[in-house]
Amino acid sequence: MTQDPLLTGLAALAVEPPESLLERIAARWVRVPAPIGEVTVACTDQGVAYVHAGEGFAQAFRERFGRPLLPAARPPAGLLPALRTGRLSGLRLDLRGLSPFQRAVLDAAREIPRGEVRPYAWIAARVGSPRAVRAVGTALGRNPVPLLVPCHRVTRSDGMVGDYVFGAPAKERLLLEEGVDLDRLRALAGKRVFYLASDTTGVVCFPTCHNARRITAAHRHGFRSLAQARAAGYRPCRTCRPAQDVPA
DNA sequence: CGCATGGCCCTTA
DNA sequence: TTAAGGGCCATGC
Repeated sequence: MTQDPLLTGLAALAVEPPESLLERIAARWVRVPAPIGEVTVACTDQGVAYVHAGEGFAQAFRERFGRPLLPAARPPAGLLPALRTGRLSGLRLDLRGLSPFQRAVLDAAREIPRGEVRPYAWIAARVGSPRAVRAVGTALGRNPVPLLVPCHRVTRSDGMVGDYVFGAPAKERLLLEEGVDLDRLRALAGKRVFYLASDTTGVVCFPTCHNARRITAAHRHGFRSLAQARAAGYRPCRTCRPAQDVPA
């Protein structure tokens, strides 16, 4: 056994890193209420890194981030309203470690307003990889910060709600709470209607676009595809962007 | 019109 | 390095 102060110092360091270092690299966790029930949220010095529902938070966090965890005294400012509304308003996210593709997908999902939905294919086109539809699903499935990045607003092109990191039922509940009329969407899908157009404006929208909701019945026309709407003389809405100009 | 089936892109094991 | 498979989509009966 050596008495060398350097070695004992190092040994102590291995067991207990100095507080300042730990402070810097550790994530802090809190349990907070969310629309789907209680969730556990982990934050780094850069922002919110992880939102987890159900059991097994610590293990899942370790496997995914491999960073030490400490309890937080209180939730960061703005977290609770952000979880409730999906509006971050200044709350920062720590998305380091995500691939550029994943980040682009999450950024696109954040463009979907509360109360509206967009297809997976829309995200794919939005990020410039129109055929990467399945990859979009995978990326959203690995969204580390659900609710804050509203991946639940991404639904299937055939009108089904699709899957969700917290389970499809939770996705449905969230969308209903946000005011999405799922029954109506299902009814439209049953008629193979995935776009709504107005013959007063000449614009065609996704059914949940706030512009589409104001079309009166007399002027409303449903379309199965964008091509058909265009053939009928409608141009894609600039708000919901059912067609995005994909650079060739 | 409901179902099956390739296809496609990205990530992970 | 490669191969497999996923929160999908368009097509073809």
